[in-house]
Amino acid sequence: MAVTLRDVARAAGVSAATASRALSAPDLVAPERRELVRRVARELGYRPNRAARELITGRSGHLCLVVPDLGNPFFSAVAKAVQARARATGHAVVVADAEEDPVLEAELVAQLGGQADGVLLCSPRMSGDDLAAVAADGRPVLLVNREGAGLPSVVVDNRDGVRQAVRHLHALGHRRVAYAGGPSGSWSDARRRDGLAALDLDVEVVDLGAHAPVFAGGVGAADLAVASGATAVLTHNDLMALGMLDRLRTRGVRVPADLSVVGFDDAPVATLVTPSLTTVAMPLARLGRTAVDLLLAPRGGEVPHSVLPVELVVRGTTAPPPETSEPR
Amino acid sequence: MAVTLRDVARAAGVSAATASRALSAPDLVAPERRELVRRVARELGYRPNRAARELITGRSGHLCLVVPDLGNPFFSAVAKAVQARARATGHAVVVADAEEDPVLEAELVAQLGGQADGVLLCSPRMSGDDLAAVAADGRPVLLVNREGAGLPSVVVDNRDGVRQAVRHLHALGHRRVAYAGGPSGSWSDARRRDGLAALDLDVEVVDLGAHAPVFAGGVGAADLAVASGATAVLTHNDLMALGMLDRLRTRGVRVPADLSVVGFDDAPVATLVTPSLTTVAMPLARLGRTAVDLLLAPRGGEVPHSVLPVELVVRGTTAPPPETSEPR
DNA sequence: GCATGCGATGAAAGCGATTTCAGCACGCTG
DNA sequence: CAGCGTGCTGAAATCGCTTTCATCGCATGC
Repeated sequence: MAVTLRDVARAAGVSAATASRALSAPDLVAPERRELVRRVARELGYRPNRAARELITGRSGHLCLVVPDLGNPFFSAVAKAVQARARATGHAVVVADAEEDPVLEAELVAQLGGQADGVLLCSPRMSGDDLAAVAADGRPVLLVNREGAGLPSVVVDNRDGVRQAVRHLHALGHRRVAYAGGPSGSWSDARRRDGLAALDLDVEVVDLGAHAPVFAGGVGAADLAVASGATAVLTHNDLMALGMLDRLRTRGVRVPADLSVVGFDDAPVATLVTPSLTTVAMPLARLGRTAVDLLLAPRGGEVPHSVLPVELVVRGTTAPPPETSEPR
Repeated sequence: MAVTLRDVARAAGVSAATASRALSAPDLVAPERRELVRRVARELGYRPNRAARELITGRSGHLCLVVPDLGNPFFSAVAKAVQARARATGHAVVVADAEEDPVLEAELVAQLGGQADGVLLCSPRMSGDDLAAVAADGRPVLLVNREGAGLPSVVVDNRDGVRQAVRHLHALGHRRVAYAGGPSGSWSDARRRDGLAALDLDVEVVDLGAHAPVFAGGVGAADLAVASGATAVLTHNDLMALGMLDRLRTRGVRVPADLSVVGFDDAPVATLVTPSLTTVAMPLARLGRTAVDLLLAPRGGEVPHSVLPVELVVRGTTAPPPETSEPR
């Protein structure tokens, strides 16, 4: 039913070998014949059978992308970019949703990754040991938004994000800033705490502890923030910031007049709320693109690694602290 | 390097044929031998080579999902569900983002769909003719969130969504309701207009025309809504509703006191804004699951088709109209 | 006792591409 | 003119698996 290479070869009056070469190794065929074959192939609507090609070359033309939750805009944005870049390089993308489950994650990598030309592991929940096991398979793996197990990776500059946010707040006059952190196991949360610890500004940092990286987590952290006496709060992500804004409004705390709030991620929703959210923007599309490029790049012995810059986007939730600021 | 069926067969002391049967057609092999082979396969960590299997069976174990924009929460939610259901049936999902481009969409289907066991086309932008062309290829295709070209499809009950929304508003006392529509080519927008036309309630409907289905579109429609004299507005989707809320706030129109607003989709953001959005919820996960089931179901001659129920979620943006309502 | 049938097995033929290998024709060099 | 490299080409092997097809016991029925 489908047009095969033999059909093309026959129609062009050449052998299958020549037809194959004409299409995928043009220099090996006499120009005249080559064009003939290509024309015939086009006319017949020939499409090479990926399975047959994979069987012999070992390359499937597929990349496997594993994310913890496709419903999360963070990951769908990365997935979109990965998909676009992969297509540009002639690859299709098999997407797998690990449902935030480290066990399922490992299984998916083993199952789907085995037949792919490479695996992109997005913010893996897996332990370092499991990551190492994946790597031991020899198949190219690249971690997105996490470092570990000596594997190639692409991350964003979390430390610098924190620094930019706090510098902004410091410039506004804030001297006491609270941090509402994400889940304690989170790799990026750890990097942000590193950033807070390494500040060389005249700013006191209050740790509000670990919270679920969702709306409700921000609600809970809001009361802690108010009690902390800080004039500004940094949250682990935008969802938490939104929850915090909601709770603060309920409690009659005005944002940004009484308290400034800075989120992380620049989720689409950041511009949809009022006041719009000041937040640290992640280059998600670039993250996806770079991931594909690094995964596909010929390995020159060393382990590829890339740190992407982040950018503070100042919007409506940050302002100078109230005049009657608490004495320190 | 990888463990092949031959390796398993040799280790188990049987022929490759028997090993193959033991794993994929168990009844054809003597119980004792069958278990032996399966144990050996497990111990060796055997994973069948998908390409080899596809080459002979013609089934790749892949489904292809084409969406207009993965970054849109609507589609990423469907994608998530599709992926989960597909995995349950032993399929991997190749996701393609058509970037809202009908031409690219058709190309992706031709390219990726050709080697897949089936294609899920989500809210296709393609013309009916192009859809028919896709279908003519003989490959199983299923439309999600659109009907057309005599192809199998899964849709949500847009008409009923509109009916539920308007009935809710009518019950609150509204008698003049505006509709801010989406892009004029949109299939679902057409169905909603059908719903509006078929109402049997004592409610006057004002058409605010077509708008881009994004935040900005809602902003533009807001002024029209105010001018229309309607006491409630229905928007094509939640993003538009959000834009409308923003603009209304700017203009000093209170929601829901002065004007009620109802969105469509129940996007995650609907609960993150204040007041939270009354909206018509789509069963997105179910849409994805049903799509996979219908695509994979054995065709019994007739064309599978399924209409899923929607549900109005009443939140904070709807209330009775102001007492000093405009006279009709 | 012999034909029959049945269940279980293995040998072998592909599936559709790529890729080695050998062969052929040709032109050049010494 | 012998010898050799060069440029193209086709025959054939191969990738890992499934699936006929034939075979072989062995029990059953007449």
